[in-house]
Amino acid sequence: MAKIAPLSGFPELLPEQRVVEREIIASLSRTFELHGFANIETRVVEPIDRLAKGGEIDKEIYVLQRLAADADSKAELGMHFDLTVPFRATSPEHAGKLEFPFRRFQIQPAWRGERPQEGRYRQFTQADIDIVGRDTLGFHHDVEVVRVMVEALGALPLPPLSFRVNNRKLIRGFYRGLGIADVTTAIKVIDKLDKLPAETVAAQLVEQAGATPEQAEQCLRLATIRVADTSFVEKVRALGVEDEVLDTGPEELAAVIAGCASATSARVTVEANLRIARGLDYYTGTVLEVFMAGYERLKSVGGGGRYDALASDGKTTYPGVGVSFGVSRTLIPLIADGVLDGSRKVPSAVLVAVTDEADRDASTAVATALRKSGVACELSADAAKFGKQIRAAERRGIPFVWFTRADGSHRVKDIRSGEQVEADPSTRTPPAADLRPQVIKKENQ
RNA sequence: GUGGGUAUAGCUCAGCUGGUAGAGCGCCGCCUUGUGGUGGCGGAUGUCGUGGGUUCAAGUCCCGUUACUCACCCCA
Repeated sequence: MAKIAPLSGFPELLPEQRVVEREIIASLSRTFELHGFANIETRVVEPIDRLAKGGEIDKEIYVLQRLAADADSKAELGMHFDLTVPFRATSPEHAGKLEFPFRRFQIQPAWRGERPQEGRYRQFTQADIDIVGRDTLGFHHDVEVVRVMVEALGALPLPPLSFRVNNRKLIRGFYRGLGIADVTTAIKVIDKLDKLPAETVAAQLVEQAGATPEQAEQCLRLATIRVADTSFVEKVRALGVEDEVLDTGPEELAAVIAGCASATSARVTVEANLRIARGLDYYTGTVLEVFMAGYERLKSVGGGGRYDALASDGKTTYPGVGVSFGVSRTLIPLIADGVLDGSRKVPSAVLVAVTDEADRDASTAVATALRKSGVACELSADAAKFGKQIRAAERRGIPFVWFTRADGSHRVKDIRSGEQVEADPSTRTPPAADLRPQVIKKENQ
């Protein structure tokens, strides 16, 4: 794997790599906007007590403090570790000026002080969509938000992705109907099924969640259900467990699976996967994780779900549902592996050659004409031999070199094909595909 | 936070039991007379991460340190 981070956990992209990130962010933004999501950017810091919730993640919060702060003063500001928690926490703050249900997308970096690894960074960019309601939020938004992310990711040049969806009401109801003592712990234990062997998980269900061996066995049976359609409903019913919430859970999950079906493709699949639980405790209904083929080692590249009561100002609660996509987690490994790259290091589509330093103005005039028609271009840095100027263009990935001759005539050369033709700077424009840097995807890497 | 590994040219790395640094790629020049890519010939580049120790002699051995990296934990 190529090295991208000179400062561990704080990756920096080179210009052509940044092309990949920018184009992908632009594509995501377009899809989100097509669905009416407004963009916001929130402050990077929050008062620590709004971020810290007593969980594991608290230890990873970076704090922000003046260098000249008193030695005994306590830091008050922490940098956000994701985009959802601060968004939900601050929604009540702007509630008077927002229209509910409020739908927004947000693409920003977040910070976590953990040990960096492939796909895990101390600074990373996330793309989030959420819909937040006031007091109530219709369930159909669960379907909507998942579907929007399916469409958004389906439009990207990535390896195949799979959305694995579950519903907390389904598993909670099932566990409760079974009579398991500690349902919350049982969910957390089941979540480890991908890492630990089934027997170990069963043993932990008995030890930690107060389940009987028979109940643990039933939990595992539920967790192995995994289908790409709504047939899971029958499979759950066949296990013969009864509980009042166990009716709505499967219904909701079935609605999400059915609602996304027409947006799936070879590139993005959506399945009901009853072992998906998610470690975070604020999810109340829909939960999902996204995985990328060939990159299972990264764990999920996205995730989200429904949370009914994360934000509240005392009188009003703000239920929401959202999905986030790990832009850095996904792209940096793909770039490092050579699967994705930018088509060039510079925005310029044309390098205007300089014949003679005394004649640089002639080249400037050509560049000005090209820019008037929206063609990004730059002048050669010096009036070196044409061979060198062409080579300079080639190294930057600039597809065209423009030559101006003493008699005022012009020629433009496509340096990929070597083809060179007469051209007029005021009317000539490169093919659309060459106007902007593109994301190049290499297969079989 | 816990436990491993690595650190030599711009990049990827070699350097055996200590004897005053090397390859490939890249870069620069020439063949090529202002139009690159292939080919041939030639050339430049290193405080061998850093501080100390052992030794006549350290890239090589020992200790410290820093950085990077992998796994666990957790997650995007």
